[in-house]
Amino acid sequence: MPIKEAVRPGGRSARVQEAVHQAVRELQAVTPRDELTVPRIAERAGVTPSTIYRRWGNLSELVADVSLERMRPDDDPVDTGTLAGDLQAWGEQYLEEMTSVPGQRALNDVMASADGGRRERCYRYGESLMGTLRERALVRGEGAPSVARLIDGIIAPMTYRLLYDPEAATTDNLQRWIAGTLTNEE
Amino acid sequence: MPIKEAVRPGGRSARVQEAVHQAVRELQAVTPRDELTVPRIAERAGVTPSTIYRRWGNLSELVADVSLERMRPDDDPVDTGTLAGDLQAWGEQYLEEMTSVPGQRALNDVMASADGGRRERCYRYGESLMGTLRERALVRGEGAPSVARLIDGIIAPMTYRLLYDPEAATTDNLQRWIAGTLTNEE
DNA sequence: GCTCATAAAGCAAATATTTTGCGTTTGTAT
DNA sequence: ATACAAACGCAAAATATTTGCTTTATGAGC
Repeated sequence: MPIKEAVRPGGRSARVQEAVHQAVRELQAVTPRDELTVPRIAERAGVTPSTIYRRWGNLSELVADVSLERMRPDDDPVDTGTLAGDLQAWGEQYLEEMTSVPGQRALNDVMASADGGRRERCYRYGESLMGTLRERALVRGEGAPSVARLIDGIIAPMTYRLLYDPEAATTDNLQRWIAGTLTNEE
Repeated sequence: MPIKEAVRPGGRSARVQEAVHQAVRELQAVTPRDELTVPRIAERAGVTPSTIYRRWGNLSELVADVSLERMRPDDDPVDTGTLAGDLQAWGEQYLEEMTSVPGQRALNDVMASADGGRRERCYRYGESLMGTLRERALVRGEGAPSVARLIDGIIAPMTYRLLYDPEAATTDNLQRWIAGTLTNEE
């Protein structure tokens, strides 16, 4: 039971993976959720179902895999000149992406997967992003809270609202979270 | 397609629901996750599989249903005399429960369910709890942040860590979250 | 209390899915 | 070049899910 990633990159494996991912994306775009099934994906990808089962285990893991890619930050965060600005700029685009219908679905797909490694990777994205922005601030001579504080003060409420109360995942609130986190001593 | 709850309480429906829930709990305790299947649950509950499918739709929804019950706060929060104390006391027991193996599983089961209503209910639990503790504090003459601030400052990081970085879901951190939230101006 | 209407459950046949064993292809390393 | 192992394809077997129809239990109105 493999369920791993990017084995033998460049070869047939990679081609199959791409074809399958592609098929999932295409089907997601045009079919209601409960018609997204492994056999259908396999057919569209020109692959046999057993390949998918052996490689991903089940539908949840597969769509989680696809959705995780969608969530990977592609370009690095803009530099606005201040830490508060950088956080706001990044946060706004992230919120926009994640409150959209496909964004919410991606979030849910990842949460639905059994493999905890996927969530840990989301965590690492956020952690390293906060690290980057913090470094920038320090270089500029600004003070900056620890990465842990940034995560707890900004990423956590953002994520929490996205998952449990999307109505409140707004840029206004983002501003409050940032302000509250940065004005706190140390 | 019903998938609703507590129809005709007290009747046969209720008995079946209880039998099925019970069967899920029992099987969860003794079988690896991938052997928890609808037909097996049905057999144990003395019910036919189609009943489960018609009522819950699929396995995920059923186990989410069972897990949500497990997460319902049963007794109301102890009164320690201060808001900080109340928050710490409640938080500690909640963290303990949710970092346990069955607690983590319950959390994941709920996150895995498609029905958003379930998550909203979790949110409401937290919201009403914070409301209660805040009222208490105000009655005592203590100042207290708004419910939204309490949620963003305490519940959000707690939940975020439980989901994404359980190592950091500790009582030490809880204390920091509480302190940070309460010392912040208004 | 009795009857009726209805919602939910049982049953079993029809479908759909997932799993598995085995042979073949394909990429990698020697 | 050849050998090796990982991944895939195929098809049969095993499971799980859906569906149409029947039966049973419950609550409402009489």
